[in-house]
Amino acid sequence: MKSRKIFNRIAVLRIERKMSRQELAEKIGVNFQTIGYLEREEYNPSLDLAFRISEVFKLPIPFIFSTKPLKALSDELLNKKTNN
Amino acid sequence: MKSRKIFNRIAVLRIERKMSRQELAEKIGVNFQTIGYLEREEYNPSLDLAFRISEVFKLPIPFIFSTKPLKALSDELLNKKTNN
DNA sequence: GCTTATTATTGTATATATGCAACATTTGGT
DNA sequence: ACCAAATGTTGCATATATACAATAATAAGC
Repeated sequence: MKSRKIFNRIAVLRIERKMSRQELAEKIGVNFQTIGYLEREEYNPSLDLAFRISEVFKLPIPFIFSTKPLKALSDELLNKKTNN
Repeated sequence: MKSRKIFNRIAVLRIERKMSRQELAEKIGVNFQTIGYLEREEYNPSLDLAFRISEVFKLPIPFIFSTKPLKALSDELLNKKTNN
């Protein structure tokens, strides 16, 4: 099926929460190198893994993952509220 | 990582929209037998495939897929609005 | 009941995600 | 500049998703 590349915000979210890949990996139950692959978008997570990440961050899947490149959170925020 | 089983509403949604597996498969770009495997929950879709299904049905991923068994749509509906 | 479309089953092949180890590179703190 | 922690890279092994074909079983229309 030639799978499309899926973009994600894992790195930003992890850093915002001050976690190392090691820690995140433990919470999720994968090898810490797997987090690396995901953050670099070298491959897509399985749906189950996506759900686990969504659970750890307590954020919906479509907020973390997207088929189109994700805008920086900082930008999104400032564009949403015109009152800056 | 011993992947958890993911439940889904593909069959119901497909039938509501009066599509055969063949048709759905074409819209999504997979083999029609793959739809069968997914509906029977014999394996989980990739994240990309989940996104495609979400796009075809125009419904968010968490509505279609869940780590916990999904209640029947009919039940959900009637429980939500106590005014029946 | 017959015919046809739809779905299930079995088996095999390929692509991709994940694990794991060993070493290189980068980054942060002092 | 040094040391330690974090991340990147390469390579190989395994599990799982997807494709495809051929046949069986089931359902739907007439």
